[in-house]
Amino acid sequence: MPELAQLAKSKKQVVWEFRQAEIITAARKVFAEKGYISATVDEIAARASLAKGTIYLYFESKEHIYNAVMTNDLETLRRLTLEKIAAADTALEKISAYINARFAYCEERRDFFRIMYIEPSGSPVLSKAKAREWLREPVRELTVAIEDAIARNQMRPVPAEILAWTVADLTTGALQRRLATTPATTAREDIDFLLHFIHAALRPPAS
Amino acid sequence: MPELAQLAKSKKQVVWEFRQAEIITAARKVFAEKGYISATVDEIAARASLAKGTIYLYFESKEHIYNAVMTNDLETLRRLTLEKIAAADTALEKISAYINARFAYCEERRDFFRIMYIEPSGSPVLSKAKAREWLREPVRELTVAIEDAIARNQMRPVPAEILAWTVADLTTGALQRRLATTPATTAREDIDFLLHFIHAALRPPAS
DNA sequence: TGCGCGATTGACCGTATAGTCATTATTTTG
DNA sequence: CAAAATAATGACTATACGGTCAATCGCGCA
Repeated sequence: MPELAQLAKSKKQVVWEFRQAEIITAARKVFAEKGYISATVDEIAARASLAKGTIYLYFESKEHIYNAVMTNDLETLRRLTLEKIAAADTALEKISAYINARFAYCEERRDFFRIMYIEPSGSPVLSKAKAREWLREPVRELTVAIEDAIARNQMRPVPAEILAWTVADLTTGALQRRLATTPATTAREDIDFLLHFIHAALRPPAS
Repeated sequence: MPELAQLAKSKKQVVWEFRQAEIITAARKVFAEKGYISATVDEIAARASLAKGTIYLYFESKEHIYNAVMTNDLETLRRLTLEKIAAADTALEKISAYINARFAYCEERRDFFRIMYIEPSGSPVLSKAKAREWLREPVRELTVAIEDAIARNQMRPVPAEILAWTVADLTTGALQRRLATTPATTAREDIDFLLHFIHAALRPPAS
């Protein structure tokens, strides 16, 4: 009965992936609180209500756990950002889409953003560099849209790539501030301020 | 002979402070490369061409060394920034002063900026939070200047404090990018872009 | 119920590193 | 120049943590 064998195997697979997800969820919290190096596998195990040995049945090493956590969220964030950018029409709308996508995912995944913004880039795990890598594609999309808008005279001429990175900086800065302190403003207010600021900077000169 | 005693004592003091400075310089490099936790006292000692035991004659603990390194540079950076801001007249000039001061000190103290932008904020040392603390005063100065400019109708009305923090974010973002990658642009170009961008965003509407 | 086997456990090992201190080197002093 | 005082050293200790594995558990099945 290949079907049954298949079924049995897939059930086992499901259980296995569920355990992995449990561990990833626990690890994300611990990494967010302590950073990669200070986080201990013992604490991750305790959070997941498992013995340390069990952790090593599902992941080869602490570094593999960390990579699983980060890859998971970085990929989702990248995908969501690109989707929202693609769905927008004009360059300004794409910029808005970028900012909104990042704020939305930050709201949903506070722990992940804590790791991104707080984690040392020193050995053995290069999180800052990795995060920048995953930013490249969305920023590239913004750059292209900006170049296009300038070519069509819809925006005053600016260095497109620097502007795109600047949009990313503004977003990162606002989110970091919201994570590091108790924000005095709502996310909506922060987003609106950024968008007004960017719009004002890019509107054609009074001439 | 109290003078001679005084002199002798002060000479000893000088030697002592010189040793401390040597250790701080070595430690800054190691912390910048490895981050607080991965940096070892042995490596700091080796860089300073001292035995580990000697380090502990001048500092109580690894954390005390770290605090000395950070306090040193954070205070200098704060002072330089405040001086340049105070020397400028208008709000826009003060913003320019802020950005130029940060870029200049980053140029001069690459290692320190590496620590600031790369260090985990996790226990036991809260560098991100501490760095934000030292930013508060310069940002406060910018906020006041901006509020003033708005009151005098020299600038279109914007939320002053958010704008001030945004200027800080733009600066931090640009510097982080310069530290993390091999910059394709000169510091001058980056500064000019930021200033043009900010000026454009703040000029009165075409109306 | 009792058996077999995979899943789980946590005591244990090796290693790395912050911090100590008896010993050694250097400088000061009489 | 010798003795005393001071500075520097690095082997050593205690501890913490990543990773292992023999012992144990408990689920599914007959």
